[in-house]
Amino acid sequence: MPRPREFDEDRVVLAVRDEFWDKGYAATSMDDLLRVSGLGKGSLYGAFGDKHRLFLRVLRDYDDANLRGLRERLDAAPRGVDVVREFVLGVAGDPTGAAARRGCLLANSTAELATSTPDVAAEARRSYDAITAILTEALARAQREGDVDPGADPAGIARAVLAAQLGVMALGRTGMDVAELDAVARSALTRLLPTPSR
Amino acid sequence: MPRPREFDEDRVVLAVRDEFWDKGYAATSMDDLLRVSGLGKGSLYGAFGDKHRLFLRVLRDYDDANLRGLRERLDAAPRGVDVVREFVLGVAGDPTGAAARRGCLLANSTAELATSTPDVAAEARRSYDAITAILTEALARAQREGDVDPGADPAGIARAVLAAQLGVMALGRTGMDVAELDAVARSALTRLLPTPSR
DNA sequence: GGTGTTCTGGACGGCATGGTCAAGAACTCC
DNA sequence: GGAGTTCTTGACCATGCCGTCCAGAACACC
Repeated sequence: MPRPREFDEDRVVLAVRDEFWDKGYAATSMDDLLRVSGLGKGSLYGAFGDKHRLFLRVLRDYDDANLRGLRERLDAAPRGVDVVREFVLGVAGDPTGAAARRGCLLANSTAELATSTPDVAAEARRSYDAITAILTEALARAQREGDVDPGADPAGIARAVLAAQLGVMALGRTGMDVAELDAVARSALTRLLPTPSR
Repeated sequence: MPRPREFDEDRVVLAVRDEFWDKGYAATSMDDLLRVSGLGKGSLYGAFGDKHRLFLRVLRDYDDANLRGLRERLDAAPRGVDVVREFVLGVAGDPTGAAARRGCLLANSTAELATSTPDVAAEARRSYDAITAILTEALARAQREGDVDPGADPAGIARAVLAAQLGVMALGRTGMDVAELDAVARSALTRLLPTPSR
């Protein structure tokens, strides 16, 4: 009996996400969000609550999608080590450098907001823990597949790989040349994932 | 002949820096800055220009101080490799975790502003290039001192070390337990700086 | 077609924002 | 002590901000 919604919730979340991603949380105004979403104030507030709650919703959806993607890539990958390598190399994957300059919404948000907004820090921990778990699984598989030194600790490598990826991402955000960024990623990977001598 | 200033410029820059550091650029209001600096509007604007110019001044001073510190540590260090290790381990150096949660002003600012503010991205490139140069020098020295594989490329390791440090810092900002953060840093270092087999 | 429910769009309010400006104060040099 | 210069204080402005609210619209069910 109620009047049905005229907008698709997921579409709105994506549009709003891009705005937050490009401008940062504090620099994004509600007017910006209304513009990119195409909604009126009543609709946006009614469906998502205030700016802070909307942002958290956007962030959670973003993280969940990323985690799902990583998991799917691992399940589909012929070799576990490929997923790990792609996880780091992907940062410099866009030859135009636009993706590298944009960085990761979660990483950007954590850097901007972690001090003042515990919710965001907690979300980041949750997400990074989950990524570490998947990477650990990938590395354990890589050991069985003979691509990683079987004597190493997969969880230890996983954390180092995650740190390396975050670091490459931070460098990418400075606008560093993509070729150079790719070199940084490869340099880190070469040392973090030494091929077992066979 | 002119009336002398009643404030110390460097003290103001430091006070303002802490405010930007804790709240981020956009979330810091001019009123905040007036409060922590103790200045009136006319004085602050007269001495530093608007918010954006003041911020850039703060960021440059911060970077310069960091670079000077790194350089001095290298000049004073008994072994080149110690500087490199400390560069990464220092992120988890404060046992309370407060420093790790706070992160680095430059890294935080780059994540928040790089897209919208080319000045900040350029400053970050300048700073990271300079850090890479010092780390490269430290690693070359470490090779001569027998602490790093002489066959490796110092510049390549330096970039990977910088990425690892930035990554550990990003994780520290999430509020990750300090002991765990320290473990990540050590895990990365162990693999990036293998002791030469002698 | 009437009724109850939710959705929509925008008007509105109150406040915080960044930045300007002017009037007077503090100092040095002559 | 007068003149010239810069510094200080805070009033002031225009705008932008977030969030509330309400009158009307759109639907499902009876």
